[in-house]
Amino acid sequence: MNCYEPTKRIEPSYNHQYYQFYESDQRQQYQANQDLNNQQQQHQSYEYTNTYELNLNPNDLQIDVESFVANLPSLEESDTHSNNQYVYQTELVTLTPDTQYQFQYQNTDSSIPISKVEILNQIIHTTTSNSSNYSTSSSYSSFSSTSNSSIEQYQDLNQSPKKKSLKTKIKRKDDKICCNVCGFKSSGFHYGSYTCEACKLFFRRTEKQIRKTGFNECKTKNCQINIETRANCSECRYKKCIAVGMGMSRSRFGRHTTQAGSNYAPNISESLCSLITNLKQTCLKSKIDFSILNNLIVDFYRKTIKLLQSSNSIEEEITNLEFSLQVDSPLSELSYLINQNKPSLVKLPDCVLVLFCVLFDINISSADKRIQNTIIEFNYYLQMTEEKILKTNQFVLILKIGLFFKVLRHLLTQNNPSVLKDDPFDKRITDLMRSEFAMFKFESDDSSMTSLSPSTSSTCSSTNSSQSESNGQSPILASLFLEINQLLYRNMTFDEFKSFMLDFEFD
Amino acid sequence: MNCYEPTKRIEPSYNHQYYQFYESDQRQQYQANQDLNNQQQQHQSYEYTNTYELNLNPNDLQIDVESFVANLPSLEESDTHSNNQYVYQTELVTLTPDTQYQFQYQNTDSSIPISKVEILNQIIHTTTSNSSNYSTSSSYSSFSSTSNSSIEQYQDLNQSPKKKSLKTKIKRKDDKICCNVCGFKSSGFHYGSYTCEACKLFFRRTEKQIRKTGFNECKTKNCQINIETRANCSECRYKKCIAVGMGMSRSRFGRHTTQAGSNYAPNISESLCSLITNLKQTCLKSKIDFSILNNLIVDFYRKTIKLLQSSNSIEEEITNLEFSLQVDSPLSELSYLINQNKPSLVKLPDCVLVLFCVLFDINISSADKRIQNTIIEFNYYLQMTEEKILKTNQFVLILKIGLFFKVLRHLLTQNNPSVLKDDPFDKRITDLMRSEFAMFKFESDDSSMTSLSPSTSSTCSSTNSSQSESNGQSPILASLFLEINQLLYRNMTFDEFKSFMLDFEFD
DNA sequence: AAAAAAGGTCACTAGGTCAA
DNA sequence: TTGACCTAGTGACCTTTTTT
Ligand SMILES: [Zn+2]
Ligand SMILES: [Zn+2]
Ligand SMILES: [Zn+2]
Ligand SMILES: [Zn+2]
Repeated sequence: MNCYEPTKRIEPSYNHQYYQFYESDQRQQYQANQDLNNQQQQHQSYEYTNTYELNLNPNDLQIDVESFVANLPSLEESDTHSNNQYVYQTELVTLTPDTQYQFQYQNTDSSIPISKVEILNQIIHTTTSNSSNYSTSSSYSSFSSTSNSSIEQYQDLNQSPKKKSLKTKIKRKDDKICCNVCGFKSSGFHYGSYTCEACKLFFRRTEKQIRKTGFNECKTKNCQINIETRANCSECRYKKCIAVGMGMSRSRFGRHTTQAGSNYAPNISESLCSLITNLKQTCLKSKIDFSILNNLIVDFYRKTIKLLQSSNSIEEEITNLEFSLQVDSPLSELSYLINQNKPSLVKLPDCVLVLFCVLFDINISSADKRIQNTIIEFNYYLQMTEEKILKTNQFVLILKIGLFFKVLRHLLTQNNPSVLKDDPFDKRITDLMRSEFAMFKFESDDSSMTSLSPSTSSTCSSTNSSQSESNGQSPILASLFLEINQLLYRNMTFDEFKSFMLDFEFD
Repeated sequence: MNCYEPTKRIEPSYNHQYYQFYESDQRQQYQANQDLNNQQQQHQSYEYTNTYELNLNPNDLQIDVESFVANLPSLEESDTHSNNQYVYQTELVTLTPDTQYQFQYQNTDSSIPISKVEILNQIIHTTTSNSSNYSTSSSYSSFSSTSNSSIEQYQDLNQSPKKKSLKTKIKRKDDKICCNVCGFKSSGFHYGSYTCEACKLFFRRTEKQIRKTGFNECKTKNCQINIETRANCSECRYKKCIAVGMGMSRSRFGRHTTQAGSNYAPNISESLCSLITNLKQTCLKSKIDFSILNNLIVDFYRKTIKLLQSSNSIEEEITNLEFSLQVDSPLSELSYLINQNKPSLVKLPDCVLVLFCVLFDINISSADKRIQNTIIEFNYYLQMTEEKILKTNQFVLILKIGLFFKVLRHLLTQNNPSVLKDDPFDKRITDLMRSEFAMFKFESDDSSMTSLSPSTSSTCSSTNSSQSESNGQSPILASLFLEINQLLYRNMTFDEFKSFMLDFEFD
């Protein structure tokens, strides 16, 4: 029994869509839930969306989730006792680490728009395009109690990738991607995010109109945006559009049959989702409450925003933001040099933005109101600023975000390093970082990111041996990473690291 | 045709204006019927509407009703005698099994607003938009006695979906939808129901005003709301607005050319009507008077309302509301776990609400005054409450409502199980329940809902063999149902069950 | 050529206005 | 206060453009 199954808790909503003839006036249900959380509101929107699709196969999503789960490492934890299994399976949603936060949202009027559903959308999309012949899944009629066996069935079906175009059409018909803004059925990828037709057109109109008129002021600035309330407040709807990554210049054209062929940002939601899941899982294995890290992460990213908005010089920022690295460390030197020569502007990597959003949506307790404002603030800044580019100091900060994750991972697992054995988290973090900072040519793959600290433990050694492409890298960043590594990857306990992070005065 | 009321309507001779081609003393009859029931007043409103539309084809409504009736299961009852057939054509609304209760309304001063007319409005709207070329229905001038043939004709016409825009305009021209509140010509779908301009604005104003002032008290609480009296009592008018499903968040935007593309509630009135019809029909076949169940159902739902309004803890509610299940049964345990971890709010399923409404509107004898108040109370609660979300105990109750229906069905048919052969009621209830509680993965279709109690009788085994799609389901709910099943589906007679239900102290 | 997204169209409604 | 009428949005469906 895989513990990641909770992720499919989103999907209860999907199943509603197949029962259009037997469901009744769903609007009343809508109006009954004013302060619905995002998760639940997605739940509702699915009912709306799919009620008129008769030939939907409810197994589709399940299989998607199954494949998603199959990609995750299996847990040896004993959550599925024979007598506990009963409760566990019904309470998949609440008992697993990933979904327990969703319920915490429910008492808040959270306006965070990027939700688990968005990630699932990505995952569904990816999985669907990868293997599109599962829609006729009559072989799944008998649902095996153990998810492993069903995974095997699924992978068996994957072995025959023929009749792809036909099935793709079918897949398009009963598409389960929902709008990231309002939760209604998505009609495709519009202006940088999966949205419905209504939100697509709304964004286009508002983008044109906003140039001259601006918003009609919203008082609360915190409106819930779902299919029912989307027409009420245009400001909050627009801000949510921004928050989910929409932008007039973020369009994607042409056909995108494969993930590799896409000319747009790569679909990294899956890896990000499992990345976060793995982090939590590691916390569980290490007997560390993940919620302890909440304030830490939130503060970290809030300072990121302040840095993004600040107009100080590089030196000031470096002085303020180095993790107590000495000022003439390679990192500051690098930044100084880059800054002196040219502007050295770096575009904000999409995946960093997504990472940011996903983090705040999934990991942080919704009771913390700051998160909601933070993510909107962050996205909004990036969209509204004139030069939507990161300066060097900002880039350095992004760099440190990745490092932060690695350090976090390291510290969490240093008590029992065995959990890192073949753990995909480190590999994924590394790949992510490498893709983000590929413009900096590393000396070699192994010397820079992956085997960061040869002097310390060997936890990261076995992670990314599969990736073999090599891009020439400058030795300066390699030694830079080495130095940061030696500083941060030292044998700090978690409390040490925590105080190390908190004691530092960012502002 | 202008949907707006002519400004000259102010003068007292309003009705004369439309009835001038008909009996001139209809207005006196109108005034003589102060306590006219809703059905008749809607009935009249049709006459209102059509009188000043000279180019109306009277067959339009008949065809709509025909298709609606034809979708209902045929009754072997002798409601359509040959000499009655004439009346049948003109009184389609009232003579069908669904509408036979509407006559019972006529002697009461019922203020229940959700009526057949509303459902018919939906159907008319749907049918009109789906196939917009029947308005020139010269082929329907000869009204076929068998409804099936006319349906075939109707569906034949559907095969040619061209000239859509032209026909749509024509449809718009002679629009027959009337206001669900006052009965005047509707100007569109406003705030969740087809209303006229006056009632639309009244609802908006009252919704704003009610926040600070509240109602101006009505003494009788039972005012008739029609085009003449709608301005008299604001409280009763507002309550009728609520009852017909209006709400500030139930707006529908955009164009709605086809039902398939609409983002609004699908037209499921038909299936619901037939569902209820089937229930009654089963009662007839089982030689059981359906009116026996009235008090049972009413009490059951009245307790639902009380539960919705209560703010007790989960444990209290569970203790109070389990159908004498032991406290540590899987159901209560489930609820307890859900409640302990997080708020775990569950939305009220729409179909349950609508099922509730339709039940009370159609099935229950109108002589029972409680029903009218109950449905208004229910709708009103859902509109007025601050947190319009269901908690876990409420969700559990909804679950049990579905079980209640199944149990009801079971008990009704256990005397002669042959009536369940290919009966659509069980299938529909099952699908309804499955769609509602799809987040709980059942082990398989057959083990969970349909063949609930393998240990008991085999009445439900043959119901949904036609449905072959399978969704993976968790064994917990299957066994949960099994347990409830074993408790409720034991060999109880109907009287036993009745006393079992009534003896239990809900409050 | 096919697929996917941008852009256009027009039916449709919420909210405002003003006369009565 | 009521209600006919108007206008600014809104969105489902369609066409055009851009990509593979
Ligand atoms: Zn949307
Ligand atoms: Zn707002
Ligand atoms: Zn009206
Ligand atoms: Zn009154």
